[in-house]
Amino acid sequence: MEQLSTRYDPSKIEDKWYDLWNKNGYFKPRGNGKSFTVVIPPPNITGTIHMGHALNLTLQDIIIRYKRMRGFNTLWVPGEDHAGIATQNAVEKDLAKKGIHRDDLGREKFLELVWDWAKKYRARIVEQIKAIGASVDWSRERFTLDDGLNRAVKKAFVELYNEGLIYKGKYIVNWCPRCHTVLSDEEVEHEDEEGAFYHIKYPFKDGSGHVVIATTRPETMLADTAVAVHPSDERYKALIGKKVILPLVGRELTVISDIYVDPSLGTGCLKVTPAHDPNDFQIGLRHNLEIIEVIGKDDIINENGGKYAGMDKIEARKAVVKDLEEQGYLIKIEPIKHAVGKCYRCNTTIEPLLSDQWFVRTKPLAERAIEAVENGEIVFYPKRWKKVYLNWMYEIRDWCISRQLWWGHRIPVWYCDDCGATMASEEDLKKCVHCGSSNIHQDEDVLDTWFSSQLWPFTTLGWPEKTEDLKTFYPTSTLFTAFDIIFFWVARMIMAGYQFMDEKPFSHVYIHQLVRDKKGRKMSKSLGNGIDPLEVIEEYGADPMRFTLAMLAAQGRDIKLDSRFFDSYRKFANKIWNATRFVIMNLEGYEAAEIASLDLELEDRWILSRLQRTVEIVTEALESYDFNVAAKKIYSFIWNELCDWYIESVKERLKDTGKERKVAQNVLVKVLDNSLKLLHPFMPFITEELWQRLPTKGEAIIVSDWPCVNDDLIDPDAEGTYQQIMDIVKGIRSLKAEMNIPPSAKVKIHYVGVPLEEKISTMISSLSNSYKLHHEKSKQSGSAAAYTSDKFTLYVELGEIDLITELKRLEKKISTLNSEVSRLERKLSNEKFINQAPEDVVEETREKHNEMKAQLERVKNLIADLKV
RNA sequence: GGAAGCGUAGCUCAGUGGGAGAGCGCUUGCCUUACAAGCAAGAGGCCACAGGUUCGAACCCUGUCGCUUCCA
Repeated sequence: MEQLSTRYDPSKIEDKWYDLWNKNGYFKPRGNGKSFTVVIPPPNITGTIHMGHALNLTLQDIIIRYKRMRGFNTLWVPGEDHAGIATQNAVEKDLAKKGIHRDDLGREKFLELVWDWAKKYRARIVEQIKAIGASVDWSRERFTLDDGLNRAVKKAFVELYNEGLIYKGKYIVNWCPRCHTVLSDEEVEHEDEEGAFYHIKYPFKDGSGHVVIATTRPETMLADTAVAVHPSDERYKALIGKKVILPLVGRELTVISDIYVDPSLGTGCLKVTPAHDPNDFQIGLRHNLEIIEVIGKDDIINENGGKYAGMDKIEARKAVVKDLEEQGYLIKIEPIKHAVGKCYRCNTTIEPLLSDQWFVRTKPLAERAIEAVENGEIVFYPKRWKKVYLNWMYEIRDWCISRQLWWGHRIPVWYCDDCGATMASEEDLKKCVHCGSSNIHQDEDVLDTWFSSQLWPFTTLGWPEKTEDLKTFYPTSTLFTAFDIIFFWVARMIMAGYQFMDEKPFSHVYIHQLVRDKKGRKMSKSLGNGIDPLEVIEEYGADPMRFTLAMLAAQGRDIKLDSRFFDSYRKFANKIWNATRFVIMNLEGYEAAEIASLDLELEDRWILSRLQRTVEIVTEALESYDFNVAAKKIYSFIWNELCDWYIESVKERLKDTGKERKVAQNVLVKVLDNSLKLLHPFMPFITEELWQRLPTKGEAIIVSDWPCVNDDLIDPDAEGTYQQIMDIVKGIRSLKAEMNIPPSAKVKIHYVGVPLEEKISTMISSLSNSYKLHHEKSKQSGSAAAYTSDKFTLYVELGEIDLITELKRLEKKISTLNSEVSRLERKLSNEKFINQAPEDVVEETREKHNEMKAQLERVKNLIADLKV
């Protein structure tokens, strides 16, 4: 067998195993058991994989690998998202560098370029997903704009259209003047900005004075068609119905009353601009107001703006304010902070505009999606996200799905230029289905990317075809995603699942953490505070990165990531590497045997018992997505129990050649084998590498069986006795350290009391680096107590004792014991505690009190002995 | 304006109605034949603040302060 190097080097093993797993088809469904399915949240092709993806992929892979080892028929489908706006922006930006606009190329030529671009970036993302170790089934890889998805999108659109759940209409929408497309409400991000309330006089027509309105957007006054006050606002009640003259424009407006107006905001008197504010639009509908548009799609004032026509809206604001001031209409400018809508892709201020767009009627779709989450058919982890989801669902608004882009699924609707018919069709139309005219044209727009994403859980499995995959793997099991796309994606998948499949898309939704920088800020390109997973993999390895993320993935809290964390868990990887190295070095003459058939020593029974508890805790934690709990337990078992104690305990035995060595070898292999298996979902590469070097039978750890708890191996007696040995050894080490005896110096030890078993005595001397323990009738001179219990007291022979140090040491112990005893006494002297606390708690307290008191007496005696 | 989450060791965070925990960092001593990416021993905390419930609260409830986020 090849010798392992003393240091673990991830670069030598990762690619090798990934390729081998993939080549051997281990990522494909293979179990005979129940199916377990996850669909990847498809990464956006414009980006590279960032830490958020790394976390997302790691958590999915942990569960997938775990389920695979549990024997489930496991499938994880990979894919990428075409990201309409973002991708088109990116390609346009590239072209702009060469001075080219997409209109110069035309739709077809432009799309060719985007496809080339997409191909390149998809490949890059695939490499990144592989580098993280994600065990996805590449033979089922999908793209949200591939042909299958396109058929699915058309079918879905036409079905919704035919059911009256999709409609076209002229409404006020969110227009991004930079991306030149509308956005859904969810794609607008509200940011607080420094702004101002401009207080403006609107004079009454009858010359009897004026009202003062306050607005943050004075330029929109050019399109005002009313002034509104709250119906119960005493200040303005008398004004309702009066006419005012719009300054600068001269239009006559009526003062109306509407409950939307907030009397406490500004002057409590609102100018109404139905064409340029969503709330004003609603007021306009209620009062049947005229709609006048003055701002166009380029943010330029149009011909309705009179002398301001041709200015952009910023210039127009300046000009309007200047004119108002000159003409005496401007009263004051009051600085305020207010929320401004921004495009989530380019951060440009959104302009609310009237526009003819396609919408999905969401209320009917939301009904079952609400019910499913309310009745627990779909469960959110952590559960607080259920409320977030439901709150949004209860107040869901219609979804604007058309986008003025070229990159995306084109809306499958044709218009007849002769008879004016509108036709939605899954097949491309050549002729009007109504009048037969071939004078028809297809809608120029494409669909919101999320329209295709919402179909992901079933289109990835072949829908609309009735495939075997769909039958076997739908509904999927768990969706892993971040909270920021609950509305964009999760909610819509649930609605789409019920609409098109008549069944939920997944049973569990695990909402994972957001990865932030070490100061808690969001990682972003502009701040330059991102940590690139690929760089981390290069420097530390994928395994340590995955383990770090898992350790930090406590439910309900974001991750503040500091790159120095990775180093800790690289050390952990190195620890396992060396533990395995040690085992392999000691395997000469190894003969495999059933654990049950072996004559086990105390430490064997102890570690096997601890292993069972570890298996139990890790398994339970994974079942409830407590990744950090599972990771921590594996870490402490391997490091603090297996390495620090068990391996140290068997070193002596391994020096022999007899039966005891064989038993130790078998226990070592068994425990290490199980440990590697428990660790495999977290650190797939190193565990595969090491496991393959163990003399365990099996194809590969990735497809090996998950350890199960063996009750016969749980041994509380062994755990208790071994715990005592650990306490004794720690006592000796502690004494040595405080007496400034170097660990390397062998010390003499004797003890007084009940004789120890030979084996235990040997183990203690070995672990504490001391000579063989002597049993004595009484304490020998020149010694200090390292451990005392009701059975015996153990002394380290120091020759000359530093009385002061020793006294200080013992007195410190006495003081802690004292406070503990008095704390317990206080409790036990409280009648209410005795009477009202549960009996077992009282009994336990009594026992503890007696124990502590006895221990206190013993330590006091040690001081007396010392002084003699 | 509505809602949610979080305040525990220097840092990052677990945790639980009955003895304050981990990793990193820090101090001290060690290359003890798997590992110095290591071993051992330590120091360090009115568990944000104020009330309440309870025999008992860091944990449950209420309020306050601070930080973060989502929605309008």
